[in-house]
Amino acid sequence: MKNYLEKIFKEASQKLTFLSDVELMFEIPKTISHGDFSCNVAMMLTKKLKKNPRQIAEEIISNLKYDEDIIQKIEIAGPGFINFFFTPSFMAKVIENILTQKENYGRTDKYKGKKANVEFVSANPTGPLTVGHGRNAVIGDTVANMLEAIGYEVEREYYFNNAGRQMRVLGDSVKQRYLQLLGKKINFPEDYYQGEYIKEIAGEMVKEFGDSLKNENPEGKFKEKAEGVIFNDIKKSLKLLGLEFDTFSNENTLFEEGKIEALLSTFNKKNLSYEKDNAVWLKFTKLGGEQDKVIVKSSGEPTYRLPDIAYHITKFDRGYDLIVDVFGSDHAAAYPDVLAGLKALDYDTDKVKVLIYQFVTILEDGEVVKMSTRKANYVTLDELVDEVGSDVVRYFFNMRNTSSHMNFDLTLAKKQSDENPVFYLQYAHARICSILRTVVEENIISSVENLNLLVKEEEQQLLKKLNKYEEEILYASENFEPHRICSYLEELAAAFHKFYTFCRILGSEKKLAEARLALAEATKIVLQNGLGILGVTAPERM
RNA sequence: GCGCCAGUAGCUCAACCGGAUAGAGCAACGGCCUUCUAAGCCGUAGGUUAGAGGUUCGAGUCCUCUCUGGCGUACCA
Repeated sequence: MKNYLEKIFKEASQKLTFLSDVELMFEIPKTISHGDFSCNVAMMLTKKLKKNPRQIAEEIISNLKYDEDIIQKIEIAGPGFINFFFTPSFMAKVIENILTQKENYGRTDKYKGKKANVEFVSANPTGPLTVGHGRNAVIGDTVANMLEAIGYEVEREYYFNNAGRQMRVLGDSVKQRYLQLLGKKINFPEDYYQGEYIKEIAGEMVKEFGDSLKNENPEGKFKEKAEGVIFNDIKKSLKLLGLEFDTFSNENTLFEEGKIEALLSTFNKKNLSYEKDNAVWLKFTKLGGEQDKVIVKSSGEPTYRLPDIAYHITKFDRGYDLIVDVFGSDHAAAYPDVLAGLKALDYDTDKVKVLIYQFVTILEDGEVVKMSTRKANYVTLDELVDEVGSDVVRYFFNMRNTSSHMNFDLTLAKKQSDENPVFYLQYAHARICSILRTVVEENIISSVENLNLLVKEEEQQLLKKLNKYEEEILYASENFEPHRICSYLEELAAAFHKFYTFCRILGSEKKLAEARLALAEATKIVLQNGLGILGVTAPERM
């Protein structure tokens, strides 16, 4: 539809040359009476042409040549908007389109042949995933789905740090509990991992090894065992949400493969680093940063920046066209360093999209729950999925703009989950399935022969929403905004529920019933496709 | 102190590079089930878009300042 408008404007611009000087924009107005598409070009041109916008609009319209089977009317409104109204029969063409393309409707090959890597969750294996990690997990997977929908070949990746201090503390936490189980008196430090799972792991080790590990280095078997056990649990939790990764990367491997060492010498060779106070510093000031920062501590251990840069280099080496990192806002200060480091080495950082989402405030019984893995103060993701189901969790985390803080009221989520909008969408789908079951008995078969009969307000509104889907998916995906899909689907479901209430299929005249059934089937497909991208199921019955 | 993100209806949040009368859901109130699922539909009420300036044909959206909240600001990740 938009294409058609662009086409007729292009034709008109041969005569009205000023049209080629501005960017044409067509938007779908909020208010129904403003038509199917609206164009503000006349207002954009007021200054340039020094004319009244309505006058300009008049001139433009009189030079537009269009097919009356496609456009019903064009009018000037308000300060100078040009509003376009399509014919009902043209609007209805979308049904044929959807029924032909089915699960491919809304997908595009715009980015076909391009490869993307989406890195998300990336929680270090120091404890179970919490509700806080849920937002990251859901956003990452949905973004990956969206990129696939617009043609990318997507790799889902999970990266974790298993080389630093954090993991050492984890290993020693297990060791201390192990010694405790063997009857030794210990003084468990406050800043060690307090969770019960540490004791369980220690228990397993007692069973497996007896007391033979009394003198084992905490960074040896203890760390190894803890990492393995915890990671298994993390994978299980992810699976409950329907998440599967293609690749797991970790920090240790980077060391083992000499990537860290190599990077360090590259920085040195390029004169981008220097030694001071026994530590190695990277010249961030030279790279546009505020101050130089340490990349190797005086202890000889790198700070997170070095492996992070090395890790991103491996991603560049793998040849992606797009590299997405999903981070919580606590990392917002860290990624510019990583990008600056990469840029200094001539990597094209425009390929990197860092998606920062704001924190989730968890409320329980009206109180804010501060999550801390260390202090064992958390609500696990498993617990939540168990209580409300994967669909609700995924929808909930998807429905808000990533740049907004969000509140998650656990008490409310558990108790009033029936009021979650996800059920509104699923119900629309289930209703259509129910119609399709009933209609078989009545011998009504959908048909696209008489779609011009769909002229009622509710039918036209539903058609409009269906027409919007492709654009909506493309826009949401290119801008990494999953919540737009939720908003769209809620509008679509609302349009359907109205149609359902006012336009009956059973009992209508045969041709009309067939056309309406086709409309319902098309709606079902779009709901299914949209929910699919969100990772939410489309149930046949509720 | 400085930096990033935010502040929109009682609550949770939308609003497409600045567009027309700022929209949904929940909560509240009033209607609609002999007919394809009432997890639905229709209606009522609810707003100085935190506050003050500025930019322009036009500002919730852009700029400046103030207030409030979240996250950073390490030789933690």
